[in-house]
Amino acid sequence: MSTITEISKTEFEVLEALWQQHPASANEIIAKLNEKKEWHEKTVKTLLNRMVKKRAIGFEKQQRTYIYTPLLERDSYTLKESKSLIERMFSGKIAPLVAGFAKSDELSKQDISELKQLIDQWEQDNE
Amino acid sequence: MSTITEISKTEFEVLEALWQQHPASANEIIAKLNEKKEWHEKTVKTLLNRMVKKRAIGFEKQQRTYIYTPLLERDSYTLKESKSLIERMFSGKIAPLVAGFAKSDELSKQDISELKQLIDQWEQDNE
DNA sequence: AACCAAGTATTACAGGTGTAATTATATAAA
DNA sequence: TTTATATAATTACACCTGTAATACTTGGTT
Repeated sequence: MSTITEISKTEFEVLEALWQQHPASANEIIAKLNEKKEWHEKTVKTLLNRMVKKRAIGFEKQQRTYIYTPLLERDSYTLKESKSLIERMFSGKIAPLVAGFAKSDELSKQDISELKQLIDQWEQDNE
Repeated sequence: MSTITEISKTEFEVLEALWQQHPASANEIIAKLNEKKEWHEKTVKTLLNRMVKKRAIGFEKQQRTYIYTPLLERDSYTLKESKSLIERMFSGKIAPLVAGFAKSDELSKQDISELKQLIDQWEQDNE
């Protein structure tokens, strides 16, 4: 069961809503999505269906309606995608990505302080 | 001329070869690509063609052959893609991405020292 | 001048994607 | 029980992708 789950960008948005609140019915997911932007009901249903087929989400029948749950962990999925991008565009090294942000002034004082904290933590954990 | 250049993953690989050495003929690009892995000549030609149409690369006719040049800057393209991913999966904040790496032990001593250096530099530049 | 080979351009073709509309199904209402 | 309705399943459809094969052009060779 190698589950090489490829999720498209729009599918990810739908899955995101589900991660934020689950289990959830299609209508609940649609409601959640519509807080942000307009989503056509049919479109969301299609995407849910496709993700079920891809085994990215599962469902449990409750009478006539399906109650969905993510089968994919958000953290591992985002990590996988991040690693993939960093591999493809920065030879697997994370610093060049951050350097790009720095170079084009995309880093805020806040970002820097968060990064510093992460580093401190890392050093503590790895003495 | 808004040039909303969308490049696919394989197209990016070809463009990468061109960034590394340009201007270059199709054959030179193919040769370069083949250093890494097997590429079918026809496939590469197709991708070059598609990128010309997308205006990601340009060419100059030299007799029968085309000499290609990137029309896209590597840095701005990778920055755009990085920002897009970080926007989509981490609400635009870079630290959570790095945190994900840290959490799953994807950071090396080297990565950390590079990041520290970037931060120092940033602080120097932004007093 | 006719032909060949090296290049480029066009066509192919099965998935995937974004975006829905249509159809089938089953439950609740009449 | 027939019907209306809410759900889910199937179908649509144009464009993108990965991966080539085939066709067309033209400069170089005989």
